[in-house]
Amino acid sequence: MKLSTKSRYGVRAMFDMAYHAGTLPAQIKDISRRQQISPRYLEQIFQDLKKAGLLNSRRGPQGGYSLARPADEITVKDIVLAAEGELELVNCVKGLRKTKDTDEEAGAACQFDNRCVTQHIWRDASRILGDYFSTLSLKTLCEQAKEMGLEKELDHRFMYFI
Amino acid sequence: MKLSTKSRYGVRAMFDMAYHAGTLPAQIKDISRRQQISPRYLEQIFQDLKKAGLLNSRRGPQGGYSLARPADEITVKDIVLAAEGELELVNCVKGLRKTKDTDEEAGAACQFDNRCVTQHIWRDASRILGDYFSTLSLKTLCEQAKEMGLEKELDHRFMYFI
DNA sequence: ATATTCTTGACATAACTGATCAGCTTTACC
DNA sequence: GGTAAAGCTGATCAGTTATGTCAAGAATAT
Repeated sequence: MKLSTKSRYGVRAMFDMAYHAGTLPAQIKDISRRQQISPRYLEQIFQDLKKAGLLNSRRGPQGGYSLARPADEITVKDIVLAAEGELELVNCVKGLRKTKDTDEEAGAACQFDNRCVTQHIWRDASRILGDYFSTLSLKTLCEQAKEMGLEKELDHRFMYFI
Repeated sequence: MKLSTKSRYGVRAMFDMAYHAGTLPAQIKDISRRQQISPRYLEQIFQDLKKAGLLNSRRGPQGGYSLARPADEITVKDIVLAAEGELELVNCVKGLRKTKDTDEEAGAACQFDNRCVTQHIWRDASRILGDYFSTLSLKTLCEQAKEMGLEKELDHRFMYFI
């Protein structure tokens, strides 16, 4: 029962963006350096987050990514959901994964459907976890980081004007 | 973020034992048939559960497994913990896994240790999940199953006496 | 004795994870 | 309008984990 690094990196990266937010879009290069995440891998993750509507992007010089919503309207749940695809701890609830050949949706999950006590457990546990994650917004994290005394890095793109 | 089948099967099997508990030890054969779990695989899982002190076993004819404690003193948390090895959603907390060659324990987990907001999130989430699981005992599950009207299977070893 | 049942450890396969690479498109700016 | 700086897309790949199978052994009730 592990959270994939996609979720962990995703949350770290989004937090980093919120924490260091400036007037210009944030670039993969900088985020990956600060958070020690492989830039190539981060690109993939950001594509998922963009598809989920959490990020906007701008190409070209001075381009980069920016949060699609204010920091207090993006929760950890949103990010994990986008990165993980879903929050269910178990997929005996929602149908088996489709087979490569037939492309059939493969309806009835497990044969104990609705006659299984454990099904309820996993569903409730997933919901509890989701509820907790939804109470944590990027803004919350930023406030916590400030309390912890995490220093912000200056945007090197402003250095020229000093 | 998925629970491994080991946990799911483990909980199902332990519930099955509690629900169908008789005077004789329960056998892999019967449990695997009722719960539709590969008997070979279930053996492995039961070894883990036995090592964790949740099961007793007896070899030979009329042998099998029995719960090591009363059903209301075994929680889902115990089982998941035994099957999964741990409950942490993430291992940036407790040190990286050891390398095959050096066998070193590899201390300092991630370089952001204690300077990372997200670390707190995962640790708290793991704890929340564990707390929920610890409220669910096998006895609880049996009561729920009874309410749901799940029929119990008769022990075929008693059939001769009818 | 013998059949039954657990015990142990090796082995196999498929999927997933985490990551890398190459080549493309879009865009700001001179 | 050319060029360099970004993001975009899809292929690929090695290592790990998940999910089992198999074979041989040890204990025990009868």
